[in-house]
Amino acid sequence: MADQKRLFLLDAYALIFRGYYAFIKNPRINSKGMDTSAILGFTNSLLDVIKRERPDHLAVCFDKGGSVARTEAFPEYKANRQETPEAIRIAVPYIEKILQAMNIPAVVKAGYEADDIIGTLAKKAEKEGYKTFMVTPDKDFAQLVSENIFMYRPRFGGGYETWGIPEVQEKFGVERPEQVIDFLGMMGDSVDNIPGLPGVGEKTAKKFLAAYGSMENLFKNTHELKGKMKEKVEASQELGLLSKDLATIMLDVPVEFHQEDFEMCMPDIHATKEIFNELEFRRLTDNFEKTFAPPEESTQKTETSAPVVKKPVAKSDGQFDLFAAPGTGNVTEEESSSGFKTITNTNHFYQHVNTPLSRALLLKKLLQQPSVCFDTETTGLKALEVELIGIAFSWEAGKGYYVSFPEDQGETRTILEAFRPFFESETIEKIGHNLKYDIKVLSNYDMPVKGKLFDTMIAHYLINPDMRHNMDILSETYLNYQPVSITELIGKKGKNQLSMRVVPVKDQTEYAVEDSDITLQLKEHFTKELDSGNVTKLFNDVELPLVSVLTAMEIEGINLNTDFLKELSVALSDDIARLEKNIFEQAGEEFNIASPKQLGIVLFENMKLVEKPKKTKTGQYSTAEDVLSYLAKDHQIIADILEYRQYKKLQSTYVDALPNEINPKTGRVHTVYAQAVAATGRLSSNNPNLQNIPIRTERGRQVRKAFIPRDENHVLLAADYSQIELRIIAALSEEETMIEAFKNGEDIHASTAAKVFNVPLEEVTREQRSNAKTVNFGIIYGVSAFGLSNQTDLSRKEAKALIDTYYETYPKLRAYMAEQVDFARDHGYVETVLQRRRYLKDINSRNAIVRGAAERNSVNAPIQGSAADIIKLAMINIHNRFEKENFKSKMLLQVHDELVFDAHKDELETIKPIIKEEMENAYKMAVPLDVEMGIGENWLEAH
DNA sequence: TCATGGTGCAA
DNA sequence: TATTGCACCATGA
Repeated sequence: MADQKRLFLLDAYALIFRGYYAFIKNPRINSKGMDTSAILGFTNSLLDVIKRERPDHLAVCFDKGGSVARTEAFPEYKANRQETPEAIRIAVPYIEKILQAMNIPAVVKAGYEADDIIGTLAKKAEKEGYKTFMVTPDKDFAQLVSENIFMYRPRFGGGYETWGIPEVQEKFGVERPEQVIDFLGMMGDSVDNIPGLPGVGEKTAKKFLAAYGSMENLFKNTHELKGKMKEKVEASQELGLLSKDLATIMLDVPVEFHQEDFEMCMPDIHATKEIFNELEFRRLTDNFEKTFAPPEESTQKTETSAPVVKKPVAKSDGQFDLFAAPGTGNVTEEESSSGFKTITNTNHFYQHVNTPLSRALLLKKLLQQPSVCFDTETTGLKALEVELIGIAFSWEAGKGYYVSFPEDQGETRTILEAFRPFFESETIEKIGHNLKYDIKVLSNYDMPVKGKLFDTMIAHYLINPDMRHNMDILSETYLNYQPVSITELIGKKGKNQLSMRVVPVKDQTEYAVEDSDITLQLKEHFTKELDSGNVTKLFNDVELPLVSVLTAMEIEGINLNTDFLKELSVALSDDIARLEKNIFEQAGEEFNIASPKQLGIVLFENMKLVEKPKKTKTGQYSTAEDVLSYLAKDHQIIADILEYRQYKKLQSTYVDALPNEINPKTGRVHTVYAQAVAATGRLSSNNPNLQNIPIRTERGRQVRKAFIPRDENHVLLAADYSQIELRIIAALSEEETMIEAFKNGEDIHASTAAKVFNVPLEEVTREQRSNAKTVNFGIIYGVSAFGLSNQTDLSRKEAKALIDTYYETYPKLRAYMAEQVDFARDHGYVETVLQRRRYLKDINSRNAIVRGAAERNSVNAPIQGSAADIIKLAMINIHNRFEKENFKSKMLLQVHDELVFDAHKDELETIKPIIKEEMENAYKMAVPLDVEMGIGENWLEAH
């Protein structure tokens, strides 16, 4: 069994306490007067375990907020535990930091004790064929010991002892480890304030167990006892059983054992040592290095002798050495003897460039490259408002240059101008991370970026859309290298945040070129991964061309009628004030209506409007719209609150907020599209979000009147796909009935209603159509009977019947959905019409809730994602045609199935057919796509 | 100051 | 116990 995988689970608090008390006679105090005993004690144990055992899987488990279940059962549980010593309280955050730096997972679950977490994980790991070692001094864990679960118990005076079944049998005098629970229940535990049986200590408990085997059996046979003991035991049966319950480690904590999460990996040596340094742990640091540093590193004695080395910039101010870079500068990937993959950045060469001569030399080199990575440094985050501070360039791993710019914007333009041949080169590929940002910054200086692009953020988004795509994280994942964080340079955001301008140019160089260098190296990884994910074509033909389209749309912005919004705001304020007065009168008190907490108390405690109010997951009263709207017809105050809320929402989120988003330079609103956020392939919009402007209510819809054409020569044109998602599901499922309905141009919801309610099309009632519409949408999302009945007036039973009839009407649709789920199970992912993938790691989860969500995703993602694919294709084609024809009209917004244009009046009749044609023919399917267009003096009219 | 929960807007 | 998002407000560490 030598190759059986081993999991080590550390009981954090138990080890921390133990460490602390080990030093109690001469506590460790560092030069700042801080008691570091607990931290040192714990960290020693941790390193010890790693060094001795070299576990392949390891985690540290913490308590959080005590055990809800036990405290509920017995309020006195752990009540007489003395207050946590100061040294231990301050230790925990440090220990968390250390674990983070060492890449060791910390497991916590509010309301559960570490015992329960460890127990649950150990049992789960056992099922996966692991041997688990519970690292803890706490003997209570003995109850969990089995053939594959052991206690790994630190011995006083050093060393460890492993408790398996024989050891437990011997120590507790039991046959089976589970009997340890009876043992503990009988003798109690003063530390945890578990009462136990009065008068029963270790000896008696052992005796009882030997004789009766369990507490229950003891109680059945009390007639065999005698004297005082008989009386006592008989009188305290309830107490005994409660004690047994308290001593039982729970095995149903909602934690998952995903092997990969618990895998030991290389610590961030640099970060770990920094923390140890701060705490002044010298011996520990040595110990740590011996444990982790690969042998060749520890003998080489570089500056920090760690696998991740950050050296100062080589010759960053000697601009005349520009191309005399030492040939040693390189980044190598190697398998160290410890088996950890590390990147050793031995001697990178990053150079600052700030003279005309060096810039000329750099440009000459740039123009010789087939492909170059660049990254801009700026004064802020809003690409269209910031100034350029520097640009880093790199084309060879471990090497790069940083061109800095002065504050004078005229000079900046002049310097930048020299690089025009590079940026405008059609043949040099431009690599970057979130290139849209850099291209927008350069556009502030009228510097276009041409040629093929390679965006590592988008590449990774296609490789795995569910993950995060920060460069820092990607670097750590793919290069095992932790880059200098921007926070290290300029601090956390807030009023104390520095501008990049005041960072020494040497540090700017280091930071900026490193980012560019990393991005360049990521490209190599991603080129391969795009291929293995079969998304290279999607990347090259859709996502990368889209970067330029979105850039243009964002730069364009949209015009806003602020005067109109001001009036709207005043009108809303009036109504809000009136409603607020009414609400306070009806409630008989004043309170903050916007506070769900206060509102809940007023409605459900003070006014007692409902018998059993619905609660949220945190135990507050729910005051959500779908809850309150049931009550609105019986209680005027509820109706008023809902109206109040609606107006407040409109005012704060739209009417008052939008004018603040106007760019002072252009006078227009420039949203930012996120191309790598939505897991399905959709875009998202922010700062401001222009994809959720109200339309459903009359009052909300008014906000759309504020979006107006550029000037009197333009109108707004809105073009939207009609029912694109239903058309896609019809086409993909090859459901003839539905396809025919679309081909015949029928109203799909009415058509569905006619079929499921079995009435002629012309006799479909409003209600029937509405219910059919809800089901049509629900199908796309994977609705349940419960969900449908919540959304409609139908009962659960009626909802179920409706869904059943729906599937009978469209049998192939149901088959298609099942196919998607099967595909996901087999392949671990689903894909869209353009082979965009979404991985569904939970599709085979044992947890039915988690699995259900993954199953719904396997149906929904291809539909939502295919719709996203199609409109992206249309956008690219429209943009290209507009460019080619040099139209004054511009595409401004995308709202998932809708495109909005500033249409020049003279071009209107030319562009209308172009837009319609490109949208409807973007992707051919068995179902025709239909686009509706409208024109108006504002966005509302354009619909 | 920041993270989180509750709420609500869109497709 | 319906998919994907973003933003506002209140709240408490």
